[in-house]
Amino acid sequence: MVGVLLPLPLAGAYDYKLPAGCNAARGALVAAPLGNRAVLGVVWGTAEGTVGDNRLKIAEPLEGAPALPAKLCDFVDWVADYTLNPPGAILAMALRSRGAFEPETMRIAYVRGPVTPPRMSAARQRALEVAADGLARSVSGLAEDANVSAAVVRGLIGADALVPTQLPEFPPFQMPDAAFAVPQLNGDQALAAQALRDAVAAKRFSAHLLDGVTGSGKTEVYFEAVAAALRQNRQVLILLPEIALTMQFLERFAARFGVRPAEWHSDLSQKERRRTYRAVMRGEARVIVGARSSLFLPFSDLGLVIVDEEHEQAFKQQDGAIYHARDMAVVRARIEDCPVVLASATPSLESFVNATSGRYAHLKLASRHGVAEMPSVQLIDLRHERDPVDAEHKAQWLSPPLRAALERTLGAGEQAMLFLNRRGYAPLTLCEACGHKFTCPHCSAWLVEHKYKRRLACHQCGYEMAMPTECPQCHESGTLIACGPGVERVAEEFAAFFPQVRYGIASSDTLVHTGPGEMQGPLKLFARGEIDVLIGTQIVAKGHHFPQLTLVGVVDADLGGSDGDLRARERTFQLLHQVSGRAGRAEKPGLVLLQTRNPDDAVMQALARGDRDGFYEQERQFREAAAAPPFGRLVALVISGHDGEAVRAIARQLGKSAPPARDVKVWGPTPAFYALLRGQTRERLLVQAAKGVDVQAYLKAWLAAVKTPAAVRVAVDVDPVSFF
DNA sequence: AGCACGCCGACT
DNA sequence: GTCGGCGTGCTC
Repeated sequence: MVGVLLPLPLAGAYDYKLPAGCNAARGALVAAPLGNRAVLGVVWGTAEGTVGDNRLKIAEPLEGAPALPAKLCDFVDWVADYTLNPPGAILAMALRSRGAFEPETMRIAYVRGPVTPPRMSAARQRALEVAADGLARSVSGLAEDANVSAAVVRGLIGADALVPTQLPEFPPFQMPDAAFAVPQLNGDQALAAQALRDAVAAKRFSAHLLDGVTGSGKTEVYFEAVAAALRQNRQVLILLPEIALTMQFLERFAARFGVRPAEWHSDLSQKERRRTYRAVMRGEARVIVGARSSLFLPFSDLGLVIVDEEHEQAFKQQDGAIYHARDMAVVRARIEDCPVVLASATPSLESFVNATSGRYAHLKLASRHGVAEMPSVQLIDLRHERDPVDAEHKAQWLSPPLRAALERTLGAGEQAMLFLNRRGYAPLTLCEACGHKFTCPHCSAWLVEHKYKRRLACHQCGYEMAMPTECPQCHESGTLIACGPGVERVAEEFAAFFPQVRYGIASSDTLVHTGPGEMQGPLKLFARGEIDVLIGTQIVAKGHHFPQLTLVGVVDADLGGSDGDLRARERTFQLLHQVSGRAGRAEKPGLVLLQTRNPDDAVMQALARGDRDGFYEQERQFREAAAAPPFGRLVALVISGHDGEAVRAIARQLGKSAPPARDVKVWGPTPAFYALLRGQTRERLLVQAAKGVDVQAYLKAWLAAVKTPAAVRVAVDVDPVSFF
């Protein structure tokens, strides 16, 4: 009898019998009968014994399938406990490749056999000459290589001049070469690289914050740690926040190590998934570059974990199991007993505190690589710089100083970028006559006008409608007005002021997704210098290097908002710092202009002074005083369902039944920011606890006492990063 | 996650 | 009178 964990959201492992005389250790894969079907399961431990022996079914060990690494099993348990998810739900993330455990199908291929047929022709001669190299080829492959017909090859097979052999289903992954193109590092880089090489050599857990301004060469530095792990013949996991950046990254990796690394993300086909999963399990794939989900791959000998752009919110998985991939990467490294490197120019406050308090090693790269200087950042106080309304241009979003700077930059033959983190034309449309606001029927959100598409769209759920010509409430026509700017509207105003200038709009609407991270349309044109101005959302903030770009204008620096959300200030700082970093990355100095109505705000001041560490220090003190993370703990409960009354009732009941405990406060319930999302009513509760409190135990006791109907979902978000 | 069971609307 | 909609609940 054993406990078998099934990749399903069940409370725990199920007990099964094993075939007579059979033993299976933790991690062994089995086919477990469940209801009237058989599911893949993993032997997890000893049986619980709570189900009568007569009801136990027999789980059949999978013939010839490798076991799941024990450390991966431990990791699954850890994540399940921490996030309060059923372990089977986490196991499902570790078994994301259907068929990876099925016997490998082989390909039939042919090699030169013992016989040389008596009847030779020129075609046969050519085919056998090609086959003489000993490589195994498919019929069509050999026919093509020898420029003969498939019939010739078949004839040779019939004559035993070619004999069949078996090839693995997939070609092997190529080995990255640590010595392929070793870079020249500057002083800071060399020191940091040596620290990381030492950490890899130690083969023990250690955590490092690789903290360097944009353009300081963080990637080159951690590539040296990758090289060290490769020399040890161990595996490396590199986590990236989103697949949109992987394409460029793969090229960069290939330039350093000679071949592309293996990738893992949601865009992989079933086949590629199976190939990569197996290669990771066998240790054949040495370096994996992937999104969040690659944390759960079955590494056989993981020697290094890297989290690039570790501050990115995209690392927080928000649906299904809610977890933070950066934090779980540190846990995985601890369980694997190997180093983890968190890299960022604008670290999360959590990592900053860990680094400055000495929990993590703090590796700083102070200067930009080569001759590039940090850009100069200046604030434009919109309270004083607003135009007397310019009748001709209706200037609303681009202030005179920003326009003047654009003129100078473009006049000098350089490029400029205008940044506004808002897609579409206008975030709100309302009726001038009756005040009707267009909102989404499924969400408590405004519909955003998209002028090119002539549609109103909900950015939460994807609902769209044709742009109406009259107000649906008062039926007046010509009374609808667009409120506020999106990138399309900024572009419209820009074009009115600079009719001769070539520009492009870059946002997720205008970049059609054709694969992981191809540079697309406007970005490509801008990089080639075929347009001079790029007007974009945060999509332009990351990763791209535009040497001719010397001016960045931030249209609304206040958009992040500094109210309510614990992390709003940090996020605003990170985003604006990152956007600013686009300017002046080559030999020409950059200028960044931030349009703001709060020039005295600490975020704006820190950006203008270039005082990053001062900002972090202030933010640290603020969080410490408020006992906010990382000095205290937060857990959010999100109660959701289609029946609003039922949702509110359960939320109230949860609020009332929260057990009183020392150092734990429970706030709410309150409607979530989007109280209605995709037709689901959402209520939130927030648990605030002191650092030493076992919040998981507290929540388990609390939630076990409240029965929730199936139609109401209670999602637990341990360490929430967003307060929507 | 499947798959069955179980109660209310449009059809041969 | 049935076929079938998907809401609810169970699977060692």
